[in-house]
Amino acid sequence: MKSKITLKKIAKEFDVSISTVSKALKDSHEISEEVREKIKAFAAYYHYKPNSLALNLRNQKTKTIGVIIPEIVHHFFSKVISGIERMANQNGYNVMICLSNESHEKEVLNMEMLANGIVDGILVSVSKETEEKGAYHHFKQLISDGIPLVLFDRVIDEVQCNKVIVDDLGGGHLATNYLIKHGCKNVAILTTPDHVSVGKTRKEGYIQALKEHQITVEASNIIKINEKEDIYTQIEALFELSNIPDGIFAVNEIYAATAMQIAHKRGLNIPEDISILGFTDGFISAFTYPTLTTVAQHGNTMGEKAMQLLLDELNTQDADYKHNTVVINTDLKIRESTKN
Amino acid sequence: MKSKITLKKIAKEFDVSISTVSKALKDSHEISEEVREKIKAFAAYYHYKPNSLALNLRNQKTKTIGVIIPEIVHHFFSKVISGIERMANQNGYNVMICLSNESHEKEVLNMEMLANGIVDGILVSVSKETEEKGAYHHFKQLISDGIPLVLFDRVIDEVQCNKVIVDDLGGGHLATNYLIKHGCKNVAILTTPDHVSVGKTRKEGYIQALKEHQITVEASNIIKINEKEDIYTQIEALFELSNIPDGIFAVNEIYAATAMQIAHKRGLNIPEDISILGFTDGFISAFTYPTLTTVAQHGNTMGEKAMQLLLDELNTQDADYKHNTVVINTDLKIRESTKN
DNA sequence: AATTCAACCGAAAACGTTTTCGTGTTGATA
DNA sequence: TATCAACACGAAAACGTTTTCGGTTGAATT
Repeated sequence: MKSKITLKKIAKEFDVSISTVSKALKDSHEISEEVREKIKAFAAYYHYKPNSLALNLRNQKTKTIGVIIPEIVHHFFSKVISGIERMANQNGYNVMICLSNESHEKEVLNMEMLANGIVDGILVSVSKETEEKGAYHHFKQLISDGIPLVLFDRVIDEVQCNKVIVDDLGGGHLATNYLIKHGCKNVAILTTPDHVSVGKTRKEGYIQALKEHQITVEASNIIKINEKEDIYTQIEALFELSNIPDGIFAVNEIYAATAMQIAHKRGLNIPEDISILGFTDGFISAFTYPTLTTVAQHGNTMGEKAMQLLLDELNTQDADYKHNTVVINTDLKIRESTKN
Repeated sequence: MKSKITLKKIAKEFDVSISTVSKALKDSHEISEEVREKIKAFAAYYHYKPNSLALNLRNQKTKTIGVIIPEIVHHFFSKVISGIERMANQNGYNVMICLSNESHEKEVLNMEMLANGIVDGILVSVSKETEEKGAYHHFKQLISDGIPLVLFDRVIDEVQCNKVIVDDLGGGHLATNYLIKHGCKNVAILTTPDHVSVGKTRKEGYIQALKEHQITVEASNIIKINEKEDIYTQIEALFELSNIPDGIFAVNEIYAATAMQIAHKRGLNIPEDISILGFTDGFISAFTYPTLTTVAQHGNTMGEKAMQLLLDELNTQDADYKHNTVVINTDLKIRESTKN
């Protein structure tokens, strides 16, 4: 373990000052050609690379951005990360990823850690626990410390910063409308509890579409899944109603795929007896039987847009920079699980 | 953007030295109770947190480890990351994730970036291009710089370091053996080109199992998928053989699920006419129809083990520390796509 | 009254880099 | 021979922290 080569060591080698070495490596005209060349040769031989920590400390910036997401074993978030990464790299930034595991405490801890000089800006998708508790103090603290923040996917109205969201309302509307237009008379929804913002908004799109068609909203057709308990049995309830739905809109892929399995078990044909439509950028949809019609979310685009907003804020000189909220469009990926 | 509070600013506030402030905040007995308390109160009020960069520079370590993976939109890698992250956090380390996107150049770039002081150690799963080219110089460079390296999943024999692999040989054997034992007379394999080490090894397990049962290995039953071209048609070739297989072992989930779709299209019943078995830690398997029997890979365990090895190496005082290769066991997750 | 000793605090080095400013030497010019 | 510019390099500050080693008080002990 020969420790890394530094300016100081090179300086000692040639019996010159550290400044001379630094300048020589930067091809400064202040240094004679002779000295310059021999220093450069020596440095190259030992693979000299300036220590990033020292540079960061001096420049007061790290060219690194931090990302906090609730979980990584999740296709949508993976896609977002992928988009963030690409855009960041294109602009000379590196990405540091932290997981909150849906825990408020870990979200706060990660943020404090990132905020202490390690990153120039932070991208966050809010954990469920934070949404539930309504505890936003750490975000406001971050902003008042002058560190640019962008929220994506799961955002918070009360926090003033750049945001990127998918058009959950439009997506919910789009999905429900499609089911109705293609013959479903009794459309149910599988959604999350209301404290999960995206689920809530998609449900509102669902309700909006029903109302537009003068269909009354049945409370029994709205199932809010509690993920702490068994998903399968909660969804099964839908199939035990006196009036079994002929269309199901699920706010994510898992709920949709599970509903499919239940339909299979009960001998229902998809889409003849029941149409199923999911919401996701997912992976499963293309491989279910039949393949699943979904609302596509474009996670990559979201990641790119979020990073773009962060870059804008990092690069602005403008004293009264105005924050934006970008809405990513959704569209329908029509497959086989719905009638046409 | 009021800039962050530092020791220097606190020192100026109370007209004491920086050392005094530093000591006071660490509750040193060298500082009088009076001074100590007022400094601590002031610091707390302004949310003072020591600057990580400065600490890292001084301590010559960052308590951060770097991870380079080929892609993140991939369930197995997500799981590995998740395991790495958990183990790292438990031990006070943070994780920095970089993507090589299967490109050799990006892998090298990422490594050089991480190696310049940002991280204390690095975990890598080798990109396909690096495997293909056989260009390992960057790994050897890293090791000779004294930065601990652990390779996982896709590893390289020529590089001397800690490694974690799944038991691909055993897994391939296990899968093939299971198919044969349960009545398959004609087992085919969907695998990768040989330069992808995991695919090659799984194929060797397949061949081993066939030989143990005195079954001759048919070249036409071995399909090496070229991912640059259409997967579907390449797999379809299997169904156009004069002697269509009654068992398929696919080295990943996608190939298996695609084979299933083709079987459906051609009116074959699964598993009655043809058994299909995948290899993965995946996500799709539980939602295909029928659900897919797979060799489970335990990505989480791999991540934890890899991080554990890195920690061992970071913490050892031992001058002649010995490197290890840990093999993660696979086991069969039996679902519905195979006869029993 | 001289000595010792604790209590309290500051100076400075160290981590590795960049950059501004200063300084000494050389050779040419007035 | 004094002056001056050009050339080649070094000193030092700055980024923010920790820690070692002194140094100054005042009180207690001899």
